[in-house]
Amino acid sequence: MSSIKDVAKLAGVSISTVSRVLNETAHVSADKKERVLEAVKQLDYSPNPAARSLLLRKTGVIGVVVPFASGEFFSEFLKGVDQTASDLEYFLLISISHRSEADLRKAIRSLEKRVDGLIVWAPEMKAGEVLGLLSEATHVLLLNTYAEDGESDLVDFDNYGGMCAVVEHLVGLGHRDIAFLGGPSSAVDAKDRLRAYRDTISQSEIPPRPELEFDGDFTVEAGYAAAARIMALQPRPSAVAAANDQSAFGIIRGLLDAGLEVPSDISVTGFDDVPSSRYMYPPLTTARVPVRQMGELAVETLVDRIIENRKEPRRELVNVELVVRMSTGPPSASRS
Amino acid sequence: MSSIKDVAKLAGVSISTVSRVLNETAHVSADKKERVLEAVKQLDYSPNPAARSLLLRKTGVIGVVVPFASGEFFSEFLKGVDQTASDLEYFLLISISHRSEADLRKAIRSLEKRVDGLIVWAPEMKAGEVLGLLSEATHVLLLNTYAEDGESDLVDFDNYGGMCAVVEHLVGLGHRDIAFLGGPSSAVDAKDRLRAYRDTISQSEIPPRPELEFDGDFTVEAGYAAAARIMALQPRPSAVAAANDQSAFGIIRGLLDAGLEVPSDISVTGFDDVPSSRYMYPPLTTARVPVRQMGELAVETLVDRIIENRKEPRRELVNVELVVRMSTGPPSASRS
DNA sequence: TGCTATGTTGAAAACGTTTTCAAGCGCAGA
DNA sequence: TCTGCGCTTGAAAACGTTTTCAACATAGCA
Repeated sequence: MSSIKDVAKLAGVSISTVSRVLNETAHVSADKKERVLEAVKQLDYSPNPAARSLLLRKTGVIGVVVPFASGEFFSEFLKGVDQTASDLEYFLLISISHRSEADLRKAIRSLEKRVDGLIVWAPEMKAGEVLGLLSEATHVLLLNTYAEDGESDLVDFDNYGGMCAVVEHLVGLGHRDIAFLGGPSSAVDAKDRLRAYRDTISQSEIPPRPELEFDGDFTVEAGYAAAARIMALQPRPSAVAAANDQSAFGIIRGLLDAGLEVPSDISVTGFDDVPSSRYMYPPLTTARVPVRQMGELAVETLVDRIIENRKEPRRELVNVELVVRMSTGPPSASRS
Repeated sequence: MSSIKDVAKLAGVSISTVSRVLNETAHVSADKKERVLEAVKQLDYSPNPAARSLLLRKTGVIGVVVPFASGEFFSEFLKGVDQTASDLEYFLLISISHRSEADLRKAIRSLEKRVDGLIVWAPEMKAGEVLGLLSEATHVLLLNTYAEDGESDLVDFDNYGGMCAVVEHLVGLGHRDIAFLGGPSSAVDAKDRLRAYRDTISQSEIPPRPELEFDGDFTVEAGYAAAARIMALQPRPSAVAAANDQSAFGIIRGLLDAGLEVPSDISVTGFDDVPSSRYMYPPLTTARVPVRQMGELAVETLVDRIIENRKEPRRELVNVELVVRMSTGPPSASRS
């Protein structure tokens, strides 16, 4: 590995001059400049990032902490993040799987020293908790987190509104017995979606049936398991709203395996609109979360904060849009 | 941000002593040790990684370069990588999306200086090309790459064998007109799968029909588009083998939309066995690539090379296993 | 000619660590 | 009492950069 000294020696100049040429930080005479460039090429030299960040107090790296979320959803987000980060010349230090909350905290803390800024998606933690782990000076952007207003930079999407739209769609089709499969009750997004379900039901003047609410964890398996219990209900619901697409896939699979048809026997909805939702059988009615765009927005906002050294927190709210496909329809005539 | 000097001052010792306490690199007297530990806690001190890597010439980071692969497949891989890396106390510097080959090369090169080792999954590049970009001294592990024997550490899976098993399964069911939807022709894995298809067909003494081969790019969209062209063939194939699950999903969707049934009208197979394949309608017959395990294996092998400073290249080959589900069946009676 | 302004250059400091080296100290053995 | 050894400790060097500072040369101007 060649260092700036080697370049300087080969070019017959001081290391200051080499640095000046490479960073274009001051004018150097034409011949020396050329000699330096030639030496750089010959030695295939590039500056040592560690030395650089030690001195400049910046690393050119953004840390990303994401939950152990479902495959497609999470990878779409990362694509958005990666795309934008590489456009803005940042590297990505990523931490994905956290077996425990302690593990997650440790990951956040140990990332801090290595990055210029941190994107944290931790739906089970409050903003204050995350910020409490970190130095005042660290630039942080929180995603989809329970936060007081103005606590931190935020990118959020409208879990509540999205789920309201979904349930209203079902109600509008004539459904009255609508089951709900939730996500992990500790996560904000899951909580908001559940709240939206309950509010919409009660606003529609449908008598609440608490036994229609099921606990899940955003996985296909949970959906599959829930399907059996949903079919056993009396009277059987004519629709199920799942807290995300993954668990909706599981529900549909369970229903089909039991010989029921979707949507003619039971309508099913998801949440997220992951890419494969429109290729499912039947194509899934769901709420579209522009997760890739959120990744882009997150990086842009964070980098703006880093570069401008902005102090005032910024909050970005992205819309969630109902997408009606084939997995929902009116309740079957036989039931009404 | 507090430095080791602050700790030393607060504890009333030299920085050498602080370092010794923290790294347990030499014995220090009980009282000083305690004072140091107390000061560390009080200042919430942790060493600056940049300074450390500058001196020690190691970063504690592993670089990962992955192609713009389909959502689930790629995220499963990353989960395996992340899990193992965090167990082994490494961070992950990840580079995902590369718009061009030049972009990819740049990513590989710029990652090099920042990591202790590099995991590169670049199915469109030969091993030699990747290695040519990097210094001799860089530790590299290549995935699923076209490589001469002994060129580098390698984790590979059996594309050829897997696809042979899939096509043999179709032949065994009685299919004779089997279409094939390929991946990007520049990728090794796609090439191997195509070769397997051709070899198996010819070994089965089925007259080759080149018009049954379609170009794809591993996306659902390509699958959907191919479905239309496949249905237009005369005589219509009774089965389609897709180069991966994603494009199989697209094909199935296209067939269903056109009113055909799978598998009674046409059998469809995939490759990869991504998690949602078993929840598809119908559940997909495919070849299981243990991609998560590959991620684990890649990190383990690379870290072994880093720590042991191993020179001899190691090659790990993981098996690909046929998984028969509901998307395949015998050709319909009406056709035979 | 002498002075100043301008432009180009190198020496040296600094960033925060780890580690080598030498020194100080106490204690055991002679 | 003296020698030598082992243990603990701090000073200083080193890692590879960027940047400040001062020095020098050259040219312009009076």
